[in-house]
Amino acid sequence: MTTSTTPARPEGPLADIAHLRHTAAHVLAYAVQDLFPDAKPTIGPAIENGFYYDFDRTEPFTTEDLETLAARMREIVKADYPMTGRRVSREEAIEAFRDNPYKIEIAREIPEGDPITLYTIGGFTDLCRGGHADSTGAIGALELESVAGAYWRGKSENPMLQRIYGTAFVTQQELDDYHAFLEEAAKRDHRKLGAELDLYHVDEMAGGGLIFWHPRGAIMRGLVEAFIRDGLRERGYLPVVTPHIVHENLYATSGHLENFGDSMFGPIEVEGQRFRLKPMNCPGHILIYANEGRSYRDLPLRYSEFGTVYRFELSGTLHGLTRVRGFTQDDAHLFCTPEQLQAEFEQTVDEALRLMEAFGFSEFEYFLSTRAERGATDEIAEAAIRNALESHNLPYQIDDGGGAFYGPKLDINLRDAIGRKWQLGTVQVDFVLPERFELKYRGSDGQDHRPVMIHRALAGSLERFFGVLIEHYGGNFPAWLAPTQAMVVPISEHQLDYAYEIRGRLRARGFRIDTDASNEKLGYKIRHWKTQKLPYILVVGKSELADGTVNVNERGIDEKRTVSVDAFAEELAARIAAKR
RNA sequence: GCUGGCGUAGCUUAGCGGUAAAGCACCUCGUUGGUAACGAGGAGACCGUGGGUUCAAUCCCCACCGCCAGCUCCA
Repeated sequence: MTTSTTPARPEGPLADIAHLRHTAAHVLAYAVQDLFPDAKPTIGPAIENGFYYDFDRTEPFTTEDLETLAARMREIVKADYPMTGRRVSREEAIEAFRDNPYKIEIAREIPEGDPITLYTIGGFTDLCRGGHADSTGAIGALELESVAGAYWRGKSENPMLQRIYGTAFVTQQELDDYHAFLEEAAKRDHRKLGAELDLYHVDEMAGGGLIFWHPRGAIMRGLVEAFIRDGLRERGYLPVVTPHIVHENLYATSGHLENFGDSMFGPIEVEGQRFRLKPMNCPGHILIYANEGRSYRDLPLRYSEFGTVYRFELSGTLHGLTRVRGFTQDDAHLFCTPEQLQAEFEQTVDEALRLMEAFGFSEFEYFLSTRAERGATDEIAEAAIRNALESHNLPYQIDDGGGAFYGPKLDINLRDAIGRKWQLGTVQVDFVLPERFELKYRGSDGQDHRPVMIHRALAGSLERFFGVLIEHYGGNFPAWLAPTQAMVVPISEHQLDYAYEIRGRLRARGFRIDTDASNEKLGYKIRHWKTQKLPYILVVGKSELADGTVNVNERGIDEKRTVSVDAFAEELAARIAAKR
């Protein structure tokens, strides 16, 4: 269950499957040319799980159109047209596509000296740099998936094109596997499980992107918070709590208004003063730092807060728990001397790994995002990040210009149980905000110095992290996280008092236990609690009552065991301690 | 925000120009059952909201709201 195949990451050479899918995109464009001659093809690349092709056409493509197109595509595949390329001059290319401004634009922009090539299958020729299968017959299985709007070149001021998504594989078996993967992903969808397991909801009356945590979800969130808090305490972080709404001035000083005003909720005016919902916790933590004089002897100073922030996200982008308008970060800001920067940064990376491993994640990717306009301090900050990664032997990729407005950052991505990537934690080095707020500390030399800040959120947003956990575990939460760890189920009402007694004994030991007092047959109750994915169901009938035992029905295990209540308590305690 | 699709009971869905049907969940009664659905009965829907067309709208048209898939954005 937790180790299904991941067609998203084929074992074979990635380039081959990309070539195949790119060829499939040509086949799609060929079919569109035949069936919808008014549509102008633009671009059609291979993507992670398939391909797409963007067309300019007034009439939208319908679901029926997709079926017709797919049928035509299969004919083209069957005909096994060879893919032939030829190099042409820029003028020839422009002439060949004189009715297609998009292709002309591409042809014009190809750098001088680079080859300009046309590729042909059967009766369809496309301007394309190449990278194809030898012939259309190489496509063993294909299908069209959906239509969506997409801006030409991804710019919202450009005309909107119609993008047709599809996928293609060498064999039908691979396509079947891909479907199985999608089905598995759908089963794990946190929006579906969130409702089924009664964890949270989003309410139309309250607005999109705002999460209502139900008791079961809130219990889990509390456990996650407690785990994180324990780690922070051990590492010398100090808790702080800051307001959700403050004078706009604070964000003017920090630069957030100027840099991210579009993503902030608008001002709230009272008594002629403008307030803003907080979009980030850092300015608040800075005020605490700046509230008194600091000495180098105080540093590093590490302030942590489960800080709830509000950011305006476009309605169309909201998505369950993973893309919201109000969320709580496991945030912390470290104020340190430049000499301490390296060690502090490394320490946050250690903590990130401890966190992710506790939740059963084992595959990580690291992205170093640099700042577009780099100054001398950015060099120092980048070096600190690189050194931290290299000293931990962590390979990383570089995202040029993807950094925060105040400095470069390290993003930690992970893969879940079925191989999907998620972006969670981030650690950022900041020389800018200390400058803007004129932060200082008295050095051993008696002079004032500027501290460096590290911003870090390891789970990121608790909402998002919770969404990822739901999908990662598929709702089968380990006992230490499960909102209800065991349900005591009497076979008949003659054992109900005994069931309550067991519940009381286990609750007294701190476990999260309930009793099913419903008037249903055993099979019904078992089924019900299985679908609720409880780690343990404790069945008690005549013989258990007589012996003072419980019959343990453990999630994922067919064999049942009859053990004493104390033995079960020991087992559960051990499992919780091991975070299983 | 943009493109397309979709909004019927708590959930999943059927239906259709004449104010609605089923399964699950829920409640009641019977039943006291040994590991993934016991039986019977009951209650539950202004068919997303507002306009329009029509003798008549859940159904057709328009707008808005929400959801879904993308795009864009993502400190």
